[in-house]
Amino acid sequence: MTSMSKADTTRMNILNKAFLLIYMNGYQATSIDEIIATTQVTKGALYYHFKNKDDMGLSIIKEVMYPILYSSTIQPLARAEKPQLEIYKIMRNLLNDEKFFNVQYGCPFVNLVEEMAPHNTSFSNALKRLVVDWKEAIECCIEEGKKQGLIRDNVNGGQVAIFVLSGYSGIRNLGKILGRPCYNAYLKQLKSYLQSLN
Amino acid sequence: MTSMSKADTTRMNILNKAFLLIYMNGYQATSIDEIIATTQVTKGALYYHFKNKDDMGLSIIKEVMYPILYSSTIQPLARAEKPQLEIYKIMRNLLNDEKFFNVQYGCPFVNLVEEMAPHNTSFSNALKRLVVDWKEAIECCIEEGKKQGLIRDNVNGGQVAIFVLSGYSGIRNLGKILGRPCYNAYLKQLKSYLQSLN
DNA sequence: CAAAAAAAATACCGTTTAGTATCTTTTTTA
DNA sequence: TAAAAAAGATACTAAACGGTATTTTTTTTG
Repeated sequence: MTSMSKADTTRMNILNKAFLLIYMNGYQATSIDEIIATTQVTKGALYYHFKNKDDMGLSIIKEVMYPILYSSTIQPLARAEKPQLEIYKIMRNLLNDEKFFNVQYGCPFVNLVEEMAPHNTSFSNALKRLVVDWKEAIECCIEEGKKQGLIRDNVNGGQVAIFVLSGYSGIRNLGKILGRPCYNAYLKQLKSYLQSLN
Repeated sequence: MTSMSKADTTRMNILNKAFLLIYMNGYQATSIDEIIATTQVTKGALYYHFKNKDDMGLSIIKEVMYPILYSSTIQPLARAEKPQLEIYKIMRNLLNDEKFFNVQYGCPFVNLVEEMAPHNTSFSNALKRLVVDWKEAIECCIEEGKKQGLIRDNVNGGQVAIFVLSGYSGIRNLGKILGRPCYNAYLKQLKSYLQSLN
């Protein structure tokens, strides 16, 4: 049990609460005033811990988002025995997760890519790390499946990774309009797509 | 050749230019002041034509976005002979379109869903019409293919439509981070997925 | 052409925004 | 425990925001 200083607690409090606000309202639409109101942290304290809003946003990506993504997707992929099944299960678990995600607000990573990547290189670079790591984890998983004879040799792991990621990211978008039912339709077709790889 | 009144020209000018600005910067990040600066239309004129910013935004969805979507996706789907090929071609054309879309900024529909659907019911409803119409066009196309024996009987058209749409919407998101190359990876897997339906 | 209506121009308002300067309190360190 | 450094509180700024009230110009209509 590592003890956290009061300062670290304040910092983490800001990061976690701001993460939620940004998830629900978007980065640019979440004001500093809103963040200090919900965290009960004063503006002086916030600007002591972060030099500006973007610095805080980047810290959220690195210290809040990345760990969530890592433990829920990259880690399970690394020790997958049946690649297709594992990929399917991860997506299913992700879509059914009610702790960090919900249907209305979609996925925090996807949201941030959508909003910030086109015009903010710092955000874009930070987010790219997440995407690339996730992509490579899927790719490795597929290649491993090929070695084990579970997946056809002529399957391109990189392509599959992109296709799977695009499906996930897209169903999060579609879910905002069509609601939860479309998650199930997506998952069924994902399963049959993955099965078609063997 | 229908002649447009000066007022209609002003209105259309606002709608088209604002569409582009919103596409590139997001709806909330595009200010009224920015719109009147690029359109060379005064604030008085803008607020004569639209009662507020949201009214203008909804008009853009209905009068600019819907026609683009309709002519580039729904119309071609209605007269498709080979469903799978037509769906593939539409996606390929859409992703290669340089008139209304580009890789950096993604897809204007997807962007707007992402940003506005979660917390604005007017926008959500207007966008839902586009999504549902597109989804049903794909679904009909698949069902027609089943009748013609080009697609397996046990394929669920509605599920396929959702899966295809999620892929499109998602690759637009991924493209913002990974650039154009991922479009090609996506298209290849889309093709093999569609082929697996027969 | 003249009156009426539509369209557009101008100046402004109240609020919110990210960020800062300054001061006070708390914690750490010698 | 006293000095130094870290952390937090308070009050403020200048710019940008969506929107409005009012006036002027243009177009339509009798």
